[in-house]
Amino acid sequence: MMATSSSDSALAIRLERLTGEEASCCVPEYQDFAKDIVSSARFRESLKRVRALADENRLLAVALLKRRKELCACEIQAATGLTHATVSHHMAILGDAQLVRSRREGKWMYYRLAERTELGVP
Amino acid sequence: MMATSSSDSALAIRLERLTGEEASCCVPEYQDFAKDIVSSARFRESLKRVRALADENRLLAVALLKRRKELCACEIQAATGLTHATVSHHMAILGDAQLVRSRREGKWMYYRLAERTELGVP
DNA sequence: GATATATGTAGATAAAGGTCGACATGGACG
DNA sequence: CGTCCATGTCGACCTTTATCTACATATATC
Repeated sequence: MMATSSSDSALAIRLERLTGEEASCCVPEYQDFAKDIVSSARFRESLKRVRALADENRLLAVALLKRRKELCACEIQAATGLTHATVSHHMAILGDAQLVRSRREGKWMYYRLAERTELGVP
Repeated sequence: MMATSSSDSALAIRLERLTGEEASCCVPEYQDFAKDIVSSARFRESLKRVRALADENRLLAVALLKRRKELCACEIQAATGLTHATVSHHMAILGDAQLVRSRREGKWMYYRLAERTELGVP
């Protein structure tokens, strides 16, 4: 895309102020810096965890699990008012993000919070 | 919607186990419990903050601000490769979620992290 | 084994949100 | 005061995703 048309000069000024040197072509430096962060494992994991919680019903499910240590899928369905298909979908996303662990007991599926549920900016 | 067709009996069993009493109509209890949480200020604020970070470019911007204490809009534009319109849109979302504070200096707009950037499950 | 129940999966649909181009705003500087 | 530059705003487009229905799988029970 390279949408750098109108801010090249401002960037040059900013970079000169930071480094004290003349900035001829500064955009790649910022892009490389950003690429290192975005491609890091820490960043990808944080993004996955944050996105898993960035839904009202999923955040509700986790909030419920914080109060009751374990909940069955049908309880989450009752609390959210969603269909079982949607609940299953949401819990899979939470599980994939390592925020929730699941346990099967006969016909029922029980969910509980993972040991680590902290979120953070990478 | 009320998608409770296939799990009413399972819910009744679960609720009986929890309370020891017979559960006749158990869904409303879970719904009321959930409604209290969802409508709380803590929940709404947490959801807003988490959703603000649930985008690759916004999380990148915050990650950059964590390393450099202050960044100008054009620097974030260079780092993300987005247009200035999109950057402005993203920074407004982060600001609305109280994750980023902005400061104007002449033509330039500077952003820095807010004092509180912790995320949590409400 | 057949049936009933609880959950997972797949496809379709619709709403939400990220992105951009175009225009507006606001400050700096001649 | 007019021009330039950095940023904000608006409307449209398009990808993503939340949700549902329908079907499949798994487990318990008769």
